[in-house]
Amino acid sequence: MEKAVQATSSRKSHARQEETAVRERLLQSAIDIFNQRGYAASTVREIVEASGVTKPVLYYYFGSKEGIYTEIMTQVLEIFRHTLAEPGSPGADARARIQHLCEKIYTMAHENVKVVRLIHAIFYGPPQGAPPCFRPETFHDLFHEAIVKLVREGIRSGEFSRTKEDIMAYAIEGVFNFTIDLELAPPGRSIGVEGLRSVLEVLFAGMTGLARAPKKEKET
Amino acid sequence: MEKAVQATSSRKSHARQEETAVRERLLQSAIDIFNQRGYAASTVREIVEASGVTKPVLYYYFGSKEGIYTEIMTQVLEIFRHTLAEPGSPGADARARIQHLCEKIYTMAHENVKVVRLIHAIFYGPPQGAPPCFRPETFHDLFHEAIVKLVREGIRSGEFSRTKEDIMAYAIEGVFNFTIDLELAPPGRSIGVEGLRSVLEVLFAGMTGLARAPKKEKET
DNA sequence: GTCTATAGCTTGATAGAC
DNA sequence: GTCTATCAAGCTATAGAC
Repeated sequence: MEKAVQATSSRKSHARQEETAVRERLLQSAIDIFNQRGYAASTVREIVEASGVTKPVLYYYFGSKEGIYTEIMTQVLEIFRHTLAEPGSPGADARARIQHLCEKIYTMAHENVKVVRLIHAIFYGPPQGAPPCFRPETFHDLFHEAIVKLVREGIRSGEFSRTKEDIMAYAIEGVFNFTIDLELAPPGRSIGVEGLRSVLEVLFAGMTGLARAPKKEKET
Repeated sequence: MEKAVQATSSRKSHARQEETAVRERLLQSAIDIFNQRGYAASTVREIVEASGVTKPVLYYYFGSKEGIYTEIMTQVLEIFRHTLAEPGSPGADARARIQHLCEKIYTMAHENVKVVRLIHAIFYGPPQGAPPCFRPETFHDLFHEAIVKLVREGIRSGEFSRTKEDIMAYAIEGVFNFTIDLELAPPGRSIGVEGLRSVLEVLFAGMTGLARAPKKEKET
């Protein structure tokens, strides 16, 4: 692209825009490579080549391989926090609110599979020499908190049975986590949002105090 | 230890025994290191130092870094297959048999956390440049098959509702997988066999056609 | 800001003595 | 079989020109 053309066109000049464009391209390439090879096996060389720039550019923007990795994780943790914090239709019953939260997070994960795989690998897998600075457990524990809170509300309102709230939370988290896991697994295994919804329904039918059969009007 | 003492003592001589001892030590160290660092970040140097031998010894026995890795995976897949193949109390109801199978595999996983972490990392995570030769999906798919088969039996016998069998299988797998996941996660999160049992009970209460509460008395 | 070129290591793997 | 010594290849990171 031309460099010195219309020096006063936009607010902060052309240069500033290209600068962040390069930064963004580097981040995206890094996500791709880390996703394909894992942190340890990824090389700076691969990342910069995929971005169409050279090594010093990466070091200029992020300081190190660790630096660009940490930047990715920090950004996505921010998004995750924000999504969790959104209010989830305070009128509805606990059941619906749990469904809604799970589907919301699922969608977010589905749209960012690459980063999710990275987080998953760091949380459950060996540290690979990746910088643990940003505490990957945050994702898991924040979600756990949110679910427990909703389950507790469901118990208080009499919607769920008085069985240990932990157990019910674990069941929900389990079903949810597995849906995400299938997204990360070798292709052809994903069950999608519909699958997640169905499985949660089956689970709820056992959690409600009445233990009623699935709502479908299908009498024997 | 003494080397030439009682040259004709055991069947195959002292040398043969030490040979396999070294091999075994190398395998164990490799599991440890792979577990700590992941495949890509683990170095041959670390492995041999942990075994108290030198590099050529490893190359003598396993040919390469890939070689020792493949050996580990092959061995554990054999154990897994064998465990799955064991007959699971054919008299009991599907519910009890599922419980039993899950607890059996859980125990096996619990006793081999290090290898489980490796498999998990390869299956859900980035390939890290690890040899995909042994097809890690095997573990996942074999377990899936086993569960679906049991669920199907439960439906046939009228024990489970006629809801899509896939959905119920997914729920079980989800709960089970999550229990394993928690075993791999940073410490202090495991829920143990008792946790697994409780969560499965909650799940079943929603799967049984009658939607009855967990029964304590065992029928034979 | 972005390049070329290279320093300085570490890695997986091997040769050859014993 | 196991050692010491060493290899070529690959890596991260930087210096210095522009």
